[in-house]
Amino acid sequence: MIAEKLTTYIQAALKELAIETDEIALEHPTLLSHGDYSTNCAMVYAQRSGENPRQLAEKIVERLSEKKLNEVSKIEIVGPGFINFHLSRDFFTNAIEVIDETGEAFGTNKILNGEKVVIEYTDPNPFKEFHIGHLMSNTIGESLSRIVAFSGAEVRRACYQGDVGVHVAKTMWALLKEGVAENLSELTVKDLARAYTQGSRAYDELDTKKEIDALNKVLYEKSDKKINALYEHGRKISLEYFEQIYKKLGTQFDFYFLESETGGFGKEIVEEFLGKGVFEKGEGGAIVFRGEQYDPTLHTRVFVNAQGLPTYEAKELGLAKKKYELYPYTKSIVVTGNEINDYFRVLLGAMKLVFPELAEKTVHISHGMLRLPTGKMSSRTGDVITGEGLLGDIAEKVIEKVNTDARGVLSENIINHVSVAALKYSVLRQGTGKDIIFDFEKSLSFEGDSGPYLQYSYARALSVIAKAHTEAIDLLFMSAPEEVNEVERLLYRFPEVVTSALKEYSPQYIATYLIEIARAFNAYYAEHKIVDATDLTSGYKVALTQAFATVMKNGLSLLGIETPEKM
RNA sequence: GCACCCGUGGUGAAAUGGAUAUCACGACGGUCUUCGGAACCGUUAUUGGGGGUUCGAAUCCCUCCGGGUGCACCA
Repeated sequence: MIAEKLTTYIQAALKELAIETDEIALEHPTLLSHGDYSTNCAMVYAQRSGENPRQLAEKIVERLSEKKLNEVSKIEIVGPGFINFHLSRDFFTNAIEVIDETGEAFGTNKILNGEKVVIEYTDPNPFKEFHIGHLMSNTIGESLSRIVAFSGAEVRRACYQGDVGVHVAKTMWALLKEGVAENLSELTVKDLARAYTQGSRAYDELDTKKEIDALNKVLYEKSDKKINALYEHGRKISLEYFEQIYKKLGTQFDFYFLESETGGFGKEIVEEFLGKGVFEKGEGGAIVFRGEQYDPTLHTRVFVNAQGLPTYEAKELGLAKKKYELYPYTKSIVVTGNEINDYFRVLLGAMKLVFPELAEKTVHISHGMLRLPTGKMSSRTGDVITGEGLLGDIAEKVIEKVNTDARGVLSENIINHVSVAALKYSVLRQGTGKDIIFDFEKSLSFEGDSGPYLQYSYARALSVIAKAHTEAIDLLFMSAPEEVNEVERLLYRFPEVVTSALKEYSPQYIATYLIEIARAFNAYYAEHKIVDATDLTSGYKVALTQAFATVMKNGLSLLGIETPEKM
């Protein structure tokens, strides 16, 4: 790789100047006009020797110039003592050729070869809405799954669905009150959501709260046949409904974990470690973990409540073990909203004592919340935007856009791909942990910094390539023009971008990068005629377009965004 | 109160301790007899306050101000 080559090149020059080198920082300057790579080594080493940094830089450049690299066309000293490298025509031509030859494997790496990674995300609850928070989790988890797989790991996607607990009892309570148990076939997921809101309100009243808690116990014990039938049916339609959404979003899970199947297991583990320096009895007979004894920023949390039911923490502990039994992972990633950050830290604290080898392998990635300009969503009050509703609204906007452009009818499939792209991009373009203030009009633009813009750029490139075909212009690497353009200067960096996205679990790096290359390509397109039989460099320009399309497709795929050929 | 996170143009974001802080939206003005106008070009305005570390700070440390989340039996 060019970066390593440049590093040894610089190290050799420093060695000649008798400078001890440990590490050399090589980076891309912020502005492309400053060159392709830059090093601050003159400034760093000048400081140690008390030399003037610019003078030292000059000495270094003198040495560098003595043994030129083919890949470097120009070296210059700028500002306080940066040494900037401009790469050569040969380097870029070669890079484009490599991209075209590597195709869909371009950008892959072997960093995680041999690793087995399980990623848990989305985690909606049956009997409740699939809301936009779940869309966020799904978007981020799916993208991380793909980035990890692209880096050579074996990946399993897992979804954990909370099919027991008070939330279920709330919904069931309202359903039973309405008497729907008589005609199950008419029950819809909308009824469930409405019932949940109703049940939540009722839970605020003391006497109805008692009823719901009692029902929860009945549900847990499965002691009433009629109630069981309603429960089974409600769970079934919920899960089927979720499955439709996963399909729309492009996720296919390998493992499903149901809370009803892991909760008891978690409780057993907690009881096993009770009184062994991990868990202890707290107020009212609950089993607690006193996190603050191990880390002052942790706090005490209940793992098994006074009624003997496992809480979230115990279930998650059981889940970690269950996952491992099913699939002996080397890394387990759990994607959740950041409101449970503190619980998770306590959970990991307990896990370190119970399953130290699993705790070490567990990574928690949390996303921010989608907030409405009007405030926080809550399915308790019924003030929610559902995933389905949002996707539907976006699709309407896409259709409207197509109609006003008089571009004819797009297939439902493409409309879905574009809608999902708009949504996913708006989630992935920013730091994973940050909240998104979700203003429908602003957040879902199809122009500029948007998913559809990326898809559009890709489709445009493909249509250029198709035209080159009909005019019998083949890819030709020999014919590159002297001048190097911005598209070339960005495309070869894709593998580096993937690597940093992986290391920091930040799909955002890829999103930002794709916008950059799309912008560069569109500007290039506006300025140059690519397919032109009278132009000798046309074959190269087509090759460049092909390379752009390849990187865009690979990059979008890592974001979980489809690349329609026409839109 | 304690813990964790955050504060960047009018708005939403970006920036492994580096150069003139980068984009998009908005607003205003331009480009098209062309391979896809969901495009391109130009103008516009910004690091919450105060200290410190550093050759160099949006980034690290301290402090103040402002916001979010969580703080025992919900997830």
